[in-house]
Amino acid sequence: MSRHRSRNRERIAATAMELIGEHGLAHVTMSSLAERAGVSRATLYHYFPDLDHVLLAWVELQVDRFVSRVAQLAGEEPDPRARLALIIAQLTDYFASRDHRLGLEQLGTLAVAPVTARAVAERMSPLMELVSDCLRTGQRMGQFRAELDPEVHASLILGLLGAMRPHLVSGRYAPGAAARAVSSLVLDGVTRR
Amino acid sequence: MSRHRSRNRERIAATAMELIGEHGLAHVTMSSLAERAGVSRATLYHYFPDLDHVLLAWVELQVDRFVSRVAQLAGEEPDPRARLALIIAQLTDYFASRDHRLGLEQLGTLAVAPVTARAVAERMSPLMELVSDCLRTGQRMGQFRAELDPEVHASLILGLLGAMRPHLVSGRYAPGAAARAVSSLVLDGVTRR
DNA sequence: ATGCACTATAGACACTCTGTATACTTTATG
DNA sequence: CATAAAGTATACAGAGTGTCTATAGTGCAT
Repeated sequence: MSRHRSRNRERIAATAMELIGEHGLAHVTMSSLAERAGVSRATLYHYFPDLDHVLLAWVELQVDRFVSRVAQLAGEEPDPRARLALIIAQLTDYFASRDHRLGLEQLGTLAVAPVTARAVAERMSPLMELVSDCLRTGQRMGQFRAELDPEVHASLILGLLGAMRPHLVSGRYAPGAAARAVSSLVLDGVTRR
Repeated sequence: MSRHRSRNRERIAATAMELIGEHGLAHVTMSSLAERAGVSRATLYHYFPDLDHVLLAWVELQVDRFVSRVAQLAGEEPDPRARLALIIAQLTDYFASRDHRLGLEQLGTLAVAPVTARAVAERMSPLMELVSDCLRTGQRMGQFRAELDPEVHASLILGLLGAMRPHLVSGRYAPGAAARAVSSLVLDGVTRR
């Protein structure tokens, strides 16, 4: 895919989010989007087959950016305990960020359309891997309880963070405090007695 | 609202779910719904202003039913620890049930439209109350850690259960095992040291 | 039973959006 | 500069929306 093309896709997707912010999802159409993006409707259809895929492109971009940043940071932390805490802190920070509030939050609970929801879940899977890796390493090193299923526990941890999200988005809970609360709950839960 | 009317609303909402099951959300329209429900389009518009509200009605019905059953059961269990475990078990059972798989699951992550998502969250709030009541009572009785925020922890617990949902729906995890895993994590987390 | 209020219905209306196709123009680049 | 690729204007048929009007059925109290 040419640089020009992918740049245009980004710009169009961003414009779609602007429109959603202004008029709500229901009132955003391929037609209004084409007009706002300063592009003909025909051109827009060259870029995306329908509105779902526009939103999808936007979400994928955001998620990928976030996930790769976290993956890089996590790669620099060898201790599984600390790595887990770091990932948790990154997520709470992100949920409290302006980026998130204006973005993913806009799309309801990340699940505009089933397509989008599935895509987000897939894109998030490296994060899931990161967490379950922590758990596996911790188990191998004897720090964590051996009877845990790392896969299931990884999704529990991410679920816990997802549950914290509304509290962070609303600003009722500071990201640091949230990170501490979740970390302590999780680390207590996985640590070997 | 007359009995006749609310009965019809239920029937129409159920028909909408059938259609979604057969053709997917995107292909269900007010027109196709009217036809399938054996009612004129004009009549349908007398019952619901748009498709979102049809789905909304269905979801509200399901959630209300479930929540009131759990509330009743929980009311009969005085000990906060056991009550918490009971609520957790009810939810894991429900997520593994055929009802759930065919219903809420159908609508993506419960969040078809932002309207619906918000409504579900509101309808779920009695459940949230139930859980935070457990926590408060447990704190008063000295069983649970005093420094927890019952509101926040309640949503963490429900978030945890939400994270367990995909594992239950897919059948990869048995409801009993899930309930035990979540219960132990939660009870360990809240119990006073 | 007659009349009244309520509910349902058929059909038509103007409107918006979709997805696709055609033919024309601009722009990049080998 | 030739030519392929990318963009544009415009038109089209089709589907769905939301509203309205006129008509028909249904239940119920007087």
